[in-house]
Amino acid sequence: MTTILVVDDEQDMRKLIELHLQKAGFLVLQAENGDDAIQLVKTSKVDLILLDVMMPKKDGFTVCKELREFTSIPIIFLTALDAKSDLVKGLVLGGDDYVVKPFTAIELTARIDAILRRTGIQINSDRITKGVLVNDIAARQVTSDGKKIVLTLKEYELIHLFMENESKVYSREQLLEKLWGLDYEGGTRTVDTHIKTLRWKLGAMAGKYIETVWGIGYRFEVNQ
Amino acid sequence: MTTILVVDDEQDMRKLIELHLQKAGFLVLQAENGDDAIQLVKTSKVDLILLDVMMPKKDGFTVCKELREFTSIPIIFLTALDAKSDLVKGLVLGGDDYVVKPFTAIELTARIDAILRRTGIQINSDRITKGVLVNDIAARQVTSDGKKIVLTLKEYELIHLFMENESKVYSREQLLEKLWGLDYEGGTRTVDTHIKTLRWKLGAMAGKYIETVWGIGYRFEVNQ
DNA sequence: CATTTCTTTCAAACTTTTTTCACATGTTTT
DNA sequence: AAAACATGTGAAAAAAGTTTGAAAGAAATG
Repeated sequence: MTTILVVDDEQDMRKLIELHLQKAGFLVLQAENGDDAIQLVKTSKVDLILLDVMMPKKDGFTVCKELREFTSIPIIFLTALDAKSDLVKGLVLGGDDYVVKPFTAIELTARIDAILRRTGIQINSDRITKGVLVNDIAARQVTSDGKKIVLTLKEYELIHLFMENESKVYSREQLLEKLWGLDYEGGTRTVDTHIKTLRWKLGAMAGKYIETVWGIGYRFEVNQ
Repeated sequence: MTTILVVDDEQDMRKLIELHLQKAGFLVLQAENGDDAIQLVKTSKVDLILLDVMMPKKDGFTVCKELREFTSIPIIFLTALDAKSDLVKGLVLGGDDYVVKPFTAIELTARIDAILRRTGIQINSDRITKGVLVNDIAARQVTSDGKKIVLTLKEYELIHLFMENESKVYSREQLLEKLWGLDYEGGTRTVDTHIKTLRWKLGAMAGKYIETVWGIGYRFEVNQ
């Protein structure tokens, strides 16, 4: 299901858009300011963002800039400014677009459909979220607190198994059997080395999610 | 670990349910109204929802309807209405269930277990519950009164054996043979030291479950 | 086929757990 | 009540398991 995040300081506007989008079959999340929006994008599955330009605390363009530091989710600006304004033109880059207020429901969904078609691929991917970690399964891409983590094959398979089976303890032998296959001949210390690298790559926070179970193996758990 | 979201406008009721569920080994999230609940479900891992029907802002049925637009997480309604009421009957659909207030802790956990079994997911990793102690076997994790107890290998194996065999008396020699193996060479007083640490870690209440049987060995028993 | 990236091995440093031991405390027997 | 025996406890030694950095070996890439 496609998730759209609506960012606008006016509740009525958010509610109105939500109504339209839900009728059009989208899942809708809301945020009333830029910071909440950024937090939501980091912790939830969001496929597209509708971003109001004129907001009191932080304007839409600034929010966009901050979002672009860690994600390439398509953004559609909602603006009362003239569509031909240089300001809008200048800032609407990449796969993004804009809609001028007031707009009709048809106009809005048309833009959304266009942009989703254009960006096409990665939209309908399932995700597993555990704490600050998000695992985009189709993309085989993990982010920690919004930051992309570049993982090798074995590292990804490890974190994926862990995220699918939170709390469960795996011995080194079990991990080797599950991820390397029954015919693996090497030593069990290989697992340790991958765990080491994984913890380092996941960063100070998420690295701690991988716990050592002394004398047994490892367990993935988000501290509650 | 299985996460249950409790949605109720009364804090006391939420607290009470939380207490019971933690004792039963669940992880508990709370929301005091429907919108917060929906937000939580969207952003956190929730395996089951306990949803109060009578709430001031938005009643439970409406919340359920909204939840059902994007998730199929099982819902158990908490209601003061008569179980035979058409309203309840009509609205409790699919895999859902209801519990009539006031309800006992046993009634509640029975419904939860039933629904988790019914929906079948691997949520229910096996557990042994004895008094305030819950042993999550797959996670090799014991909680005492809802609090995590960090145990070493031998300590866990000891408490696990005891919880699987309540009331049975084990001599030090038997424990050494079962947990250390037939080839163990050391002295039997090692067991005493582990029992000491275990009692201490389990806390004032659960520590007393491990009884000394004079001249014989030890026994695990919840009674008294 | 040279280069880069990923995986595995290894051993020393380090951390945690397990065991031992000596004495304190408690229970039973004489 | 004293002696004999069994368990409780804290500290320290011994053992076991883990982390880590470096480097060799494999595999993928262009």
